[in-house]
Formats: sequence, C-alpha cells, structure tokens
Amino acid sequence: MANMQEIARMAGVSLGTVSHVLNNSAKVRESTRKRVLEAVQLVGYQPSQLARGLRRDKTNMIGMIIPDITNPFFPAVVRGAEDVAFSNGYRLILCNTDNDHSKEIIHLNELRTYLPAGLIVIPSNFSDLTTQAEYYRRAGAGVVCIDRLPKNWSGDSVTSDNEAGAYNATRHLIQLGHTRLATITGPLHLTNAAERLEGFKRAMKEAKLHLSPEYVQETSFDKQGGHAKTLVLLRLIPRPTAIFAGNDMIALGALLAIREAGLRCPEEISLMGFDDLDLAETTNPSLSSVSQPGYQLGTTAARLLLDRREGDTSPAKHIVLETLLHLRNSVSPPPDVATVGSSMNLIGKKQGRR
Amino acid sequence: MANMQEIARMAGVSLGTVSHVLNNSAKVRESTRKRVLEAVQLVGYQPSQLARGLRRDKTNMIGMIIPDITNPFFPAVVRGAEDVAFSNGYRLILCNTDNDHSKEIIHLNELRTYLPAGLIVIPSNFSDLTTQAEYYRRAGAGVVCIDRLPKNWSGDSVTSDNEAGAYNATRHLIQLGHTRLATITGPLHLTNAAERLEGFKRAMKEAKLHLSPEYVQETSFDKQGGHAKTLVLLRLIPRPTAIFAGNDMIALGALLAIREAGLRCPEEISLMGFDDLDLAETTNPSLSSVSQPGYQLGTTAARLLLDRREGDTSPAKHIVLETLLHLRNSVSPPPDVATVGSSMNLIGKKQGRR
DNA sequence: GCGCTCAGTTGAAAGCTTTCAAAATGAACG
DNA sequence: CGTTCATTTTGAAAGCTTTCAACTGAGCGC
Repeated sequence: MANMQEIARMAGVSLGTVSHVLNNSAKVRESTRKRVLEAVQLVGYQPSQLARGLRRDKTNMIGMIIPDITNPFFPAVVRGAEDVAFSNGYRLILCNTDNDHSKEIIHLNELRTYLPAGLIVIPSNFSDLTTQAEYYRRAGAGVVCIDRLPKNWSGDSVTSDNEAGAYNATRHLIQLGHTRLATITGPLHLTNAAERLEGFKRAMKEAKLHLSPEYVQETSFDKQGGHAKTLVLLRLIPRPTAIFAGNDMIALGALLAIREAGLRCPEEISLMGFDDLDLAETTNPSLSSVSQPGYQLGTTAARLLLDRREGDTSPAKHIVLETLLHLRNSVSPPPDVATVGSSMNLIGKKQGRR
Repeated sequence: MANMQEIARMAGVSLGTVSHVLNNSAKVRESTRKRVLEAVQLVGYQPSQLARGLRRDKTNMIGMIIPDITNPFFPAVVRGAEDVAFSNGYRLILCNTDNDHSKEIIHLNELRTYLPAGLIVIPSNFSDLTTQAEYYRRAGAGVVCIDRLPKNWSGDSVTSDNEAGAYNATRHLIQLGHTRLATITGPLHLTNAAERLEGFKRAMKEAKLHLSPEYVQETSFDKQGGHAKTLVLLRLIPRPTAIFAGNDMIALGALLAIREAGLRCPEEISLMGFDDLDLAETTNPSLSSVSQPGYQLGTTAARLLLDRREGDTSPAKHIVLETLLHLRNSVSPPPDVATVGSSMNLIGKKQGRR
C-alpha cells in the first residue's frame, strides 16, 4: 500500500508538507496543495490509521462493550451509536461480554492499547468499570455508561427512565382495576432492574395496595427466567391478576407459561412488558410494554462522547431518556371488574401516551 | 500507560528481550523470563496493539461488514463471528452499510489502513467487493463473503443452501395439496433471493404445476415489501392458496396483509417464511419457516479466515450450510383439500426434518 | 544593498513495537 | 588459561505518521 513517502516523492515535496495538506495543519501554497492532492488521488492513498493513531496518541475507534448483540434490545443501541460515530469519522469495535465480568476486563484492558477515542459500555454483572474508566480518562478517552450503571459510577451516563416507566405501567394496571399485581424483575443488582422494581413499588404504595414478598420474583432477563417464575406466581393463592415483567423476554416466557397453565391472557391475567421490542407486536396476544428508545440510547451516548472529544469538560452528565407506555392486547381489567363495564376501550385509547 | 521500555528497565534487560519473552520469539533464560513477567504483572503492562500492528504489518482485528445489525437475522451471524474471533485473540470492527454500495466502499477503503487480519462481508447491493478483495489479499488479509455473493465472486464464501431450503419448503406445501403457490422474493440481484426463487421454481416444475408470472413478486427483504406485495397477490384471481415468502420479515408483512384482508391463515391461505427468526415462534399463527444457521454462518466464516491466517493456501472454498424446515402453524392443506381428510396432523409431525 | 518579516516548506524526532545481525556470556574442553 | 561453540542478550533499524523548530526565499522599507 502506498505511503506518504511515495506521495511526497510524486508531488516533489517533503513528508511534512503532505501531512499538512492532509490535515490542514499549516498553510500550504495552493499550487503545492493541488499537486499533493493529485498524487493522493492517483494512487488512491489513504493514511495508515495505525501509524496515525500511534503518533497522535488517539485513534478514531470507539469501543462498544455490550452483554450480547443477540439480545434483541441491543442491536438498535449499537446501531444508534454506530450511526453517530460513522458520520463523524469514527468506527466501532464491538465486544460482547455475556455479562461476564472477567470477559469485560479482558476487553477493557486490551481495548485501551488501541488508544480508542472513547468507550460506550453496558456494564456486565458486577462490573469493575469504575476503576477501569479512570485509566481511560487519564489517557484522554471518554467513557460513557449506558442502560445500567455499575457500582459507584460517577462518570457520564445515558439511561432510560426505568423508574417512571415502571411506575406508569403499573399505575395503568391499577387504574384498570387490578389489585393483586405481581412483578418478575431482572437481576436486582442491575440498576435498571432495581429501578423498575422501585417504580412498580411506588405505584403500588401510592394506590395503597398490599404487596406481599412472594409477588415479587427475581430472575435473569430472559425467557426461561420469565417462564419459571411465572409458574411460581400462578401457583400462589390468591393468584395475581396482572404481572409486570422486568423486560419483554421475561414477558415472553410468562406468556408461554400462562398459556401452558391453561389461562387466557388478558382475560384472566394481564401481562405488561418492558422494552417494547419488535416481537411485542407479533405475539398472541400482542404485548403491552414500556417502550424505551434503544436507538436514541446509542446516539446520545456517542454524541456525548464526541462532545467530550471536542473539549466539553463540564461535570459528568447523567442523561435520562423518557419512556412511553405502549398499550396492546395483553392487558385488560381483571376478571371481576371486566364484567362490570367497558372502561377498557377508553383506556385502550391512551396508546402512545406517557 | 506503561511501555516496553519501562518493563525493560524494571527487569534490567533490553527491549529485545522483553519482546522475546512476550512473543516467545527466542530462547530466554528462565530466570530472565521470570523477571520480565514479574515486571509485566506489576505494572499491568499490555503491549500497544497499534505499535505492534504497525510493525507486524497486521493487527488482530477482523472487519465485519454487514447491511444492518438491526435486521434480526444478522446479530446471530455477528455473534458467531465474534465468538470464534474472540477466543482466538481477534476482535471485531463492526460496519453497517445499509446495503449502500458507496458506504461499503468507504468502509473497505478505511478498514484496509488498519491492516486487519481479515474481513467478513455480507456484500451490499451491487457490491464492488470483488475488486477490493484483491487489494486485501495482496496485503495478506483474507476476505470471506457470507450469506450472499457479489458479482464474479471467486474467493472464500459461506452461504446457506438457499436453493434446497426453498425447494423443500415448496415441496412441502405442494405435498399438502397446494397447487396455486405464489412467492414473494427479495431483490433478485441478491444471490440468496435468486437461489430461493430457483428452489421454489424447481419444486413447482417437478410437480408439473403452472407458475404464472404475476404469482412471483419481487420486493425488498422487509415487512413493508411483504405487506404491499401480499395485497397484490390477494387480489389475483384465482387467489393463491399458499405464499412462500423470501424471508421472515416479508412473511411478517404478509401475515399482516392477510389479516387485514379478512382472511385466515392457515385455513384460507398458508404462509411459509425463510430464516426462522425468533419471532417466527411468537407470531399468530406461529410461522413455518426454513431455518438457516445464522450463528454457524458467522463461526464458519471466522474459522475459515483464521485457517487462512494460519497458512491454509488451498483454493477458494465455498462452504454451503444445510437448512432445516421448521414447521409451525402457518401452513395447512388448502381449503378444498382440508375438508377431505386430516392428513394435516401427520405432516405436522415432520417438524425439524429436512 | 541590508535587514526584517512572513508565508511556505523542510528535516528530524517521536510514538511503541518487532526483528535480525551482531555481540556478549558461559560452559566445556584440551 | 585460552579456545570454541552454543546459548542469551543486545542495539539499532524499520514500520508510517505527526509535529515543531528551523530554514528558505520573496517582498518590503530604509
């Protein structure tokens, strides 16, 4: 591959001049500039990002560390980040951690030696990000934490308003007439799962509804977890009439379990998810869910990183994105209320409102 | 960040020796080796991948170029590639092209200057990959093309057996008694779409069924396309009793259109998808689909790349992965046949067979 | 004709590693 | 103790760019 040396020779100038033309780092006579650019065109020269990064102490790469691209919530986030990154000349290195904290450390350690412009991280379980981020910052690379935060995180972050989203969803169920509400949460050491539980509890408390401990089940954020814990809930006496699932994967498992148990959703039991994945639309019944803006999560994080890169040194920002309650067919008034009247349609119209 | 120089000083040896310890590139006395490793441990030294790449003329990065990570078929592919890459010490740079050939070129040109170990590409529309790949090969980087191939591709490739998958799916529909089969294909300049149409046609021909041109509709690989073209098909007289969709997104759109038209699936019209995405399981009715191994597509491609890296210089390989017909509830015998008998259950049992 | 300024250009160093020829070390042997 | 040979270790170059101090040459005022 052609290098600067060759361009310099072709244009009859020195290395330095070629560099100046390429980077606009000094005034270059128009005629000289033209000669250089012509040579560049001619051989299709592209500067070595490796050498450039080494010399500048910074590359145009952004490390993106996520649990698992296969989890349907994450692709939109990644895409959001990539779009903003790409259109500003940055590229994304994608790393999956499987929520495994040791895998995360490997990535964090190695990524650093690429001198990335920054890092966007969805922390793994028990992440050590707080310590590691310090090294990055010292090296002049920003770190933005998204979706959930590790212990003691004091850096930049972008999250969804999990608490409010859960609160609104729960309140909606309560307004429909439900009094025996249960929830299946994600792992409560994850801030997003914990916040959603908080929102759920706040709505319950506000409505002065009793919440017995076995109505709160904790599990992993996946279908199997949702399935297993729903079976537990369905065996309780009295049985809950509505389940608020910590995310849509859990809700999906719940739906399965409800069907297996021979119950009808929403007639006998209502179900509410979180994330509003594409699949929420196509399940049977379609799934009501709290919509959180995954794509925006990614773009905002990337934007934040680039702003830092361009010199924004204001104190750590904690951006919280709004959620939206997306109502579909998996919720209805509880069995006893349903027979009374049809307040249901009315409330169904609220679709899309917060 | 600590560098080799520092390690050398700490261990009281020269740069070269540190390098040899780190790379096992020469015999080093055990005691010396130990001193070096201790220093490395102590400061948590990690070699600069940038400098290493520059010197070695090759990094541990693999460029992965795909249309859009947001398309539900791709995450599994990417994950497969990342898993194999990661466990062999390689990292993935993810690039989305949106099927835009000019965006692909930008990525191809820039990625080259990172001296990646190789490239895994799902070519965009009208991709120029064949030309570009030559440059990569000259630089000692492998290029593996997956899922679909660009014009004149003669390099390594990994694809699914689209033709056979489509053939089997179509034959199944025919065996159920359908005679008026229609298909909605993806863009026919894409090899995978074209191959699926070929398989469809072969089954039709074999069964001596007539296929009039308006029963073959071409569109983009997405929901909107599927929706629009299904509306076209449903207006035809006589109306097809089965639709073979080019992929599950098209099938999803078709399902919507069928529902809108007030028709019942599968009773009045059967629907078959391709890809067997997760969502196929949760639609109503659940979607029968040709399952192609996305994850394996990724792992195989990465494996192939690494083999090349390790010196495999055999001629270009064209690996074709098997598909599997995954039967669910969206197909049944056509209306007239259904009333005759219940061969349906029997065939339904074939689930999972090829 | 001299000195000064200023725009434009240059050359070399630096960034961090790998690699290779050459040097140093150490052990064995006569 | 001096050689020899094998084993370790070293030093410097190379890979490609950016950056900065220094240089060149033209134009200008006096």
